[in-house]
Amino acid sequence: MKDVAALAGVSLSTVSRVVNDDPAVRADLVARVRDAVAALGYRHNATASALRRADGLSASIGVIVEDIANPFFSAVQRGIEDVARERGVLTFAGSSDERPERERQLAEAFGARGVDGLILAPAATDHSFLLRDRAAGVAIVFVDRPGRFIDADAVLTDNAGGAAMAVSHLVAAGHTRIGFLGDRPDLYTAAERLRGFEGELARRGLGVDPALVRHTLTRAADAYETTSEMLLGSDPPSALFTSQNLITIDAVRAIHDLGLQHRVAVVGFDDIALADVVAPGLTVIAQDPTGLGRAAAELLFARLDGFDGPSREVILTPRLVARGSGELPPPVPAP
Amino acid sequence: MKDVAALAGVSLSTVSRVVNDDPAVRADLVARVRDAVAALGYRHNATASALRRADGLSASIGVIVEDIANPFFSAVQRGIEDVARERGVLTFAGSSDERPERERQLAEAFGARGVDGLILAPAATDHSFLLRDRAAGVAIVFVDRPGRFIDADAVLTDNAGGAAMAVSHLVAAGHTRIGFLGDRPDLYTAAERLRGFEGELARRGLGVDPALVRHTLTRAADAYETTSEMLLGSDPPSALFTSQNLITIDAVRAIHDLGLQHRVAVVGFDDIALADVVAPGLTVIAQDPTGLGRAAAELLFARLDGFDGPSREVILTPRLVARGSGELPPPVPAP
DNA sequence: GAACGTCGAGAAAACGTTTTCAGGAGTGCC
DNA sequence: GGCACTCCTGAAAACGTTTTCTCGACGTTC
Repeated sequence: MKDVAALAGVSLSTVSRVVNDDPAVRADLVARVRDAVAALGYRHNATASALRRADGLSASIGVIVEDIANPFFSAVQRGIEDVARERGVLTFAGSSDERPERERQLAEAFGARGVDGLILAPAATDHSFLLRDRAAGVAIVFVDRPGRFIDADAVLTDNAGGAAMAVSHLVAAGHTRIGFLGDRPDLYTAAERLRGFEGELARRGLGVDPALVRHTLTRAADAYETTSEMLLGSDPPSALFTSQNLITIDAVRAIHDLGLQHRVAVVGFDDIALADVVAPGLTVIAQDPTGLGRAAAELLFARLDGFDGPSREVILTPRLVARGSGELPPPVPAP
Repeated sequence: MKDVAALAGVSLSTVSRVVNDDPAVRADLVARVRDAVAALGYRHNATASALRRADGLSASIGVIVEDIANPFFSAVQRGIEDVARERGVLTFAGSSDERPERERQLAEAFGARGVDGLILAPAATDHSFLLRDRAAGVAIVFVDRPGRFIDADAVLTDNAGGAAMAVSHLVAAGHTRIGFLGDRPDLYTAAERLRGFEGELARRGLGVDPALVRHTLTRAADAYETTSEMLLGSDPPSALFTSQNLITIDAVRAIHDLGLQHRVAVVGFDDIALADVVAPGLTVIAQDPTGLGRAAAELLFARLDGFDGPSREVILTPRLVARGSGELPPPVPAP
């Protein structure tokens, strides 16, 4: 920048003003500076700039999800990126693998990099440690799950409602014994989906058979076996509600391997590639992950733009996509 | 930091040394500083630190892929993140949407943020503009596709080899008329896969019927129609090689909608969720996207660690996963 | 024609660190 | 006891910007 100033024959201040499009600089000087910039191949140093500038904004935000490789979260990330891009804001991405200490480390590292905001799909833990970041001016928004012990903006899917839809749909097809295949029960989304599942069964006057409610501890690794086990057990369910994308994939795989795909009804939470090509087509409760990301980013930028009201919560309603597997009738009872 | 120094009764220098784990500071002072840090809730400012420090490293890298929401690229990103994490390095993520100007903008923005390295799955364009970044000390590695007009480290899958495997597999099952459904032909991977496809057909003494080679311009949007069209045309192929994950998904959907899934053989490039559940199971040439990401990150960090040799290229061999769709025989010719 | 604005540009301080340099307090050796 | 070391600490410069403040030049108004 010094070199640019020298070459253009102006002061550092003027170069800075030109670089920041300050209108209060004479046109001929602007041109001279621009030429010098081009001639020297000067690049603006955003970190030095952020260090000094009045608002201290770095034009970057951090995103922490469970696993960026999970298509659900990568779609969320994409939604965030799209909104951020419009504002020239860059996004850091990190995977917490559902480990609180890792999540905290990431938040810390992002904070040290001076991010303006943080969007996180929080692991199951106390998030009050984020209060310090917020005090430092970092905007915080939760996505997919609310934070705990901290009051902040959040964008969620109506998980319980979605699960209720699934149950309601299966009951309408005649099922009364519906199995639940859930994620780690300490996860907010998993708990909510279970709540919706049980609530809707109760509302319909159907009890919940504890033997038909299973949780996988390591997700895909367990889902296959748990499914097989449940279906091969005595008094198996006639329908299954699988409450997460990776679980659904493995459950469906197990069902097919057992040759039961036309006899056991399935509704999964989250949409999946090829869901309409399997036979029967997979009925799902589809979320809008990109929409979740977009909405979260919008809440975040509203804060950065100065909105200072109470925490806001955006709830997105999932929709049921009927493709066949959820419409299978229960077997006719033996006379 | 000033406050910490004051509270601990030491100088700024000492605080800095403690924060950076400089061993040359007396134990009792370390303790005093640590206490002060805790008491004041001091957070290290990484940007100011990067600005001043001798090596100028920001402990962050940028990743630019076509679309982070594509499971293939999100797996690449995850591989990169895993390696970067071990070194305390954070990753920026950006989607270029295959638009050169957008890719360039992202690279520019990352550069301005002072990233130490850049990993990109390059769009089809001249990448010599990255030379400036490299001159500024930014390590550059290409992944999935090589850069053009710039000599740099790259990690690639053997695309032509994979395509040849697919052809060879289909020919072994008896097919002679094999259709090719390709991505935008200006994409490196698409071109390589076509080259492998044509090369292997030639090697086997089979000609390439131009009518059976199609390229989708906007990928998924076109793939469905192009597939239907080809299969319903006169003299249709008995087998299909679909050369990318999103294309495969839509092609398979079209085949199923036409009820031809047991009559037209298919081999797709890239593995897909549920590929083993569709009937027949989808035979694919599977890449290792996470491995691509890991390898790219390793090349990058080797550079940052001072490796200064000539450009290196890592080629990963894909593997064929036979699941049924690629093993269907051609129809018996009418007598 | 003097007083007063307004406009635009430069000098210099500041942002929060790291690093160089210098020096003071110990220690060991002759 | 003096000298040369080593070890640790602090003062101050530096990193590349932005921003405040000051000031000169130029119009405008009575």
